[in-house]
Amino acid sequence: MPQIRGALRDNRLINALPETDLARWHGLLEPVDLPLRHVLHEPGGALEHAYFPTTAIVSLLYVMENGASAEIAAVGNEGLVGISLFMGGESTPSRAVVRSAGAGLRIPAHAIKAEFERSQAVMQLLLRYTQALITQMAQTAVCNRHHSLDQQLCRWLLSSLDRLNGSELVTTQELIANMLGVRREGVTEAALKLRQAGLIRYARGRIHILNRSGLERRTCECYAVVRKEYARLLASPGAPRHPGGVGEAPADNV
Amino acid sequence: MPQIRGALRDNRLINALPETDLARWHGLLEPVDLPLRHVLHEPGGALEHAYFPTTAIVSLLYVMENGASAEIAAVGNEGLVGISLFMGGESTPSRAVVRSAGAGLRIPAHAIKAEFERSQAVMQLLLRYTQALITQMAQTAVCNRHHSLDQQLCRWLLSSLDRLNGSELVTTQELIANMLGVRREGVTEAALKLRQAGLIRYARGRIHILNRSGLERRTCECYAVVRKEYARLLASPGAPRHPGGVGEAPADNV
DNA sequence: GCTGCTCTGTGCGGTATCGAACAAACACGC
DNA sequence: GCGTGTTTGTTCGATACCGCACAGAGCAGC
Repeated sequence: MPQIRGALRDNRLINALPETDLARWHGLLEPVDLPLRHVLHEPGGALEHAYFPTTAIVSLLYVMENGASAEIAAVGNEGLVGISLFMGGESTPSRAVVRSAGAGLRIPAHAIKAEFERSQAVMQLLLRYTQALITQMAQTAVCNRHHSLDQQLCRWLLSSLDRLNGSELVTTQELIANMLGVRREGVTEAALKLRQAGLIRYARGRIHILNRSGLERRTCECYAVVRKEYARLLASPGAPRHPGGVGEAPADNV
Repeated sequence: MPQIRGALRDNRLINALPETDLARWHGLLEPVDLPLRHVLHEPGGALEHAYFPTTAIVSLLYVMENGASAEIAAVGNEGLVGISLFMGGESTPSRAVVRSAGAGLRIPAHAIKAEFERSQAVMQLLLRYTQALITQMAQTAVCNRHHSLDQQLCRWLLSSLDRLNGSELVTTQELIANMLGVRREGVTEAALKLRQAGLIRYARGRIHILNRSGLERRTCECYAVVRKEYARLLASPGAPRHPGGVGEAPADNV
């Protein structure tokens, strides 16, 4: 299965596995399509698989009793969805939704648990990733408290861009508003400012980033803090099998 | 050392250890005094110990470039400070400060790492606790986004009360404001409302909770969600050595 | 080419929180 | 008993975001 072989390398966590473990995972992983808005798990629901996005981006979000919601972290090809499987809780109060359509790989719940217990390398890798995820969540919490919607939109766009190949995002302002936990109109206003500044252009569910460093200048420190911590925690020891470190900044797309 | 023996049981995580592990930990743990405002670790700083609060409460908070701060989670006798030691990152971007004076136990960084790797039971316990902590952080993030200062103050008071013996908190409104990430004046106004409603009384750094269930009625859902998840994840399997489950609600203090 | 739907833009009053300045009450040391 | 610093209370204008209502613009199907 050469196409799965290729896909395996497209998730950086899997790509960072030692060859011996990787060989075993071959038989366990299964490619999956992850269409926009697809729900991987509901709050409290038992997970049947852990998901490793390759080209998709998944949003971990909390939905409140009154329907209000907020994204607490995003997972792209640098991570996995389903840490509660090896952390021991089996479920979490969060919801996992695909926020950018694409592909991924999945592994049965029992398999990832077994692999976690079996291999020190797997365990260390997954725990380090979990710590990176924790940083992301914590930074989101302070960002929600202290930074403006304008800054947060920039952060959100950048965090998407980092996990994608091109410079086009396929999402509506409505969905972005759900994830930032604000009104749709607020996102419209913030997006207008960015368009006027020549940093992005967009229409009906398609956003093109025109000037990445312009966004970086406008966003809050949160973006850089999380990025740096991901780079620190997930830097591959030894030569990377795939070009490009985990925390490396893509080139500007002007 | 009978007094340490007693103190060991006062941290519920340690209390939940199997006897065989507990026996080994005896020689590793050392009692420490944790005065108000004492800093256990700074952002990015390497930890030399992990701390298990017994009567103290520790706040994990993020401080931003401009000095603004926000608590992302609290740790009392149900947990430990220093998860990055066994998660593999060695440090975190957060700061740990004592928010309620008291005592605790500490164990050298290398020792907790060794114990984590040596005993399955220790590992599972610590990972489950980490997942509970993750829930707390995520809930804080959404709470920061969606709920009023009034509600958040109630949540903060309740989360303190759960980790204390009596019904008195020793903290200033200024410190509470730092942790909630709001202005001190905002805390004053919210506290006045609670006092007028007869739920608390206070003066110069001492707050007495008079009506616990009144606070529970005023706070947001976040408090209950976190509490429930702690109970679910940290429920001791088998009979508890110490009376009182981890997630159990203390009686009302009216 | 019309209809219907989705997505984006705009206007308006309401409100929670901010930032700053200042006053009052209390605790402590001398 | 007197100053000094800490803690809490009050006021006021500014502002970021909310909730709601509605208008226009693009796309899809028939």
